[in-house]
Amino acid sequence: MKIATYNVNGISARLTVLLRWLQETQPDVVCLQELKAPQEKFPAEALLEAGYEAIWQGQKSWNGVAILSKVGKPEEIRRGLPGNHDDDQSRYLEAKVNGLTIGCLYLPNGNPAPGPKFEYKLRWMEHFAQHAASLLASKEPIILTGDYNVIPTELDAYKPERWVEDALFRPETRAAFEQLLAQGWTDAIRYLHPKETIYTYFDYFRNAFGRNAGLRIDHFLLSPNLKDKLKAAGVDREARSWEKSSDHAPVWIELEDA
DNA sequence: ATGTCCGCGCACCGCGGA
Repeated sequence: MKIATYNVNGISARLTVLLRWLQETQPDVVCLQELKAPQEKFPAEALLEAGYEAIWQGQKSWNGVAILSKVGKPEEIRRGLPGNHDDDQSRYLEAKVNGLTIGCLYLPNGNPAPGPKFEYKLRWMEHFAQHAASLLASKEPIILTGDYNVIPTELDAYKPERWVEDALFRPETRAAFEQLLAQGWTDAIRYLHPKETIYTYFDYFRNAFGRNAGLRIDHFLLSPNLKDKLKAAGVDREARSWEKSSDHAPVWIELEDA
């Protein structure tokens, strides 16, 4: 079973690229982030024609997450994090797909830092960590994937010294991510590729993709019972090179069938 | 500081967000 995550940076502007990528790579399950579309503008029909049933949590202009599947419609478990009721941003969607619990997240960017946006990011990470802990306690097979907006280590940025003040790499952010991993989650990409330079995001400026000036900020966190089922993991860099591409590349893992 | 792309609206450019 192949599961992918893709920050599309606007699903309306990205539809052609998204459909091409689905057609060429055929993932079973896909988590999307940054739909930048209200609930009623989600292209459910075009995706259905491509073979994918979907659930989504839209929002006008910003954010927005979706879970697509061609192995049975995702059974929604929740939208939004528990205990985060005053959060009106569409950033978390969770569903059961093919026996797996899939959490699709778009963690706040947090810039400029310090400031209220950074505080919001750290609060969101606290709520997320609490929820992640309760999911682990269930002993179910769980995947938490999406755009974490976290550069975990120096290996994950092309010039880490340029990012030390940035909300994606500040000590508080990294510490929060480390604490999350310490609960028992496995960072799938790093587990299979411990020393490799792997980037999932390249900004649109200064030919960042052409210079391989990227960041690794889209992650797969696996519950302990899935760790030994992980067969492969990678980044579809090709899709980042296409005309009208997102600033993120799709990231994927392959799990041994349960 | 720069750069680029997306969606929005006091809309055909300028702005916030990333």
